[in-house]
Amino acid sequence: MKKKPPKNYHHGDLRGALIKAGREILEKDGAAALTLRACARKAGVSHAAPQHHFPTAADLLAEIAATGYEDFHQALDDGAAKEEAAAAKLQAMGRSYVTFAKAHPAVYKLMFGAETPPKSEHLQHAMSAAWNQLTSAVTAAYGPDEAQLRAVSIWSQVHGFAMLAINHRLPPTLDQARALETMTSRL
Amino acid sequence: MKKKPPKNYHHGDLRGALIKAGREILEKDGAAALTLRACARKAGVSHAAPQHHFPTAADLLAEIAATGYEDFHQALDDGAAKEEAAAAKLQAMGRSYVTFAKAHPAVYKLMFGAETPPKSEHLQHAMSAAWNQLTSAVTAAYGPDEAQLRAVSIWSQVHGFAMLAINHRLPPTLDQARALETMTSRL
DNA sequence: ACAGAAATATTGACAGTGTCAAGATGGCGG
DNA sequence: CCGCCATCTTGACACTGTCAATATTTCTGT
Repeated sequence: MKKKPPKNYHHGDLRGALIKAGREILEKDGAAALTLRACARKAGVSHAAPQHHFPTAADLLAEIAATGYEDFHQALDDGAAKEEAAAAKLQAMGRSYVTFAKAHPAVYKLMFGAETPPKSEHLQHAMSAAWNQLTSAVTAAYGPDEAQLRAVSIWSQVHGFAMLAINHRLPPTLDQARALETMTSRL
Repeated sequence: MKKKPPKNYHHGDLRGALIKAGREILEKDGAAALTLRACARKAGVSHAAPQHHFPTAADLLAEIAATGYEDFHQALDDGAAKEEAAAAKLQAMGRSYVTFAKAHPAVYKLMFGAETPPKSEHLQHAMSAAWNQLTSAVTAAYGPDEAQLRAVSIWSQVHGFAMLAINHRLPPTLDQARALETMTSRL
């Protein structure tokens, strides 16, 4: 009725609607509210309808995480685009990284934390895309030698900081903005 | 029957037994199997018995996480004790940190990841103890100025690496041992 | 064009979960 | 010795994910 892009029968695009619904639930009410039946309700279908699009609940979670990676990738690109020099681009990516994680904590945790071993093709692709993005930035800033090691080191530090901040594991007395600034300035 | 240390009525020490059971379930079968009723079964009581010791399931999780912090603290101490110089102690702590996380991934994720905002007194204390442990090591190695910032930076890096490794978010081609070695050598 | 096949959705059921409300059971202090 | 209160059990409720059977819609071959 509305449109006929790929292949949709009864609902129109239930698969996409479920992912979108899940994403919204996750952003608004947190991971605890992200349930298969809640997604189905929000999409206006019965509780077993998702079965045909996602064999198990984890498959839907993986797909939601994949969309998170896409937004994440975009956020990092946008951050880097504001700078000219390669080193400055890398630092801007670090700032955007933490900003994204703090703005979308539930999505970020799902992307990196949950039981989402790369089952989904889509997820795996999105993950390696983000990884290549960082490695490219490191190579541009510091040259190709030991780029992987350097990228792992940087990612670990920024990821760790974001995780600790999100989960309230940083000391309350810490000035997080200043800490992030000094950390990124030494990337 | 067995012993009468603090205060126990029917069971003997149900509170402690539940924590212990939960810890064992977590280590053996993972976070998905860690359920209130499973702990009760393992402790040999009915499904609603935990209610009187832990108002909600999250409270039991918090207490299990707290025991994790204690073991964690001990592991870091043991690692540092093998070295003499302050800088070497700090690096050894980093290695022990990742070793612990890889050896007890479910417990580690519960400690740092889960929905465990410092509700429990016990948990909060265990967390700040671990934190002080690191800050002390940093101060011993590099002096007191900017110790907090330096400690945050180090913790972020090691924590991030451990998390990425545990959740299989590191590139498969990476030599994790070598990466950890180079990272710790530059702490 | 039209019947059969395939894809999609609904309904109902099952086992499992956390939590609550009542009752049973036991130890402790008066 | 008795009552009281902390502790446990039993039973129920509203959820959850998953499955099987059924219904409905779309697609496809002839």
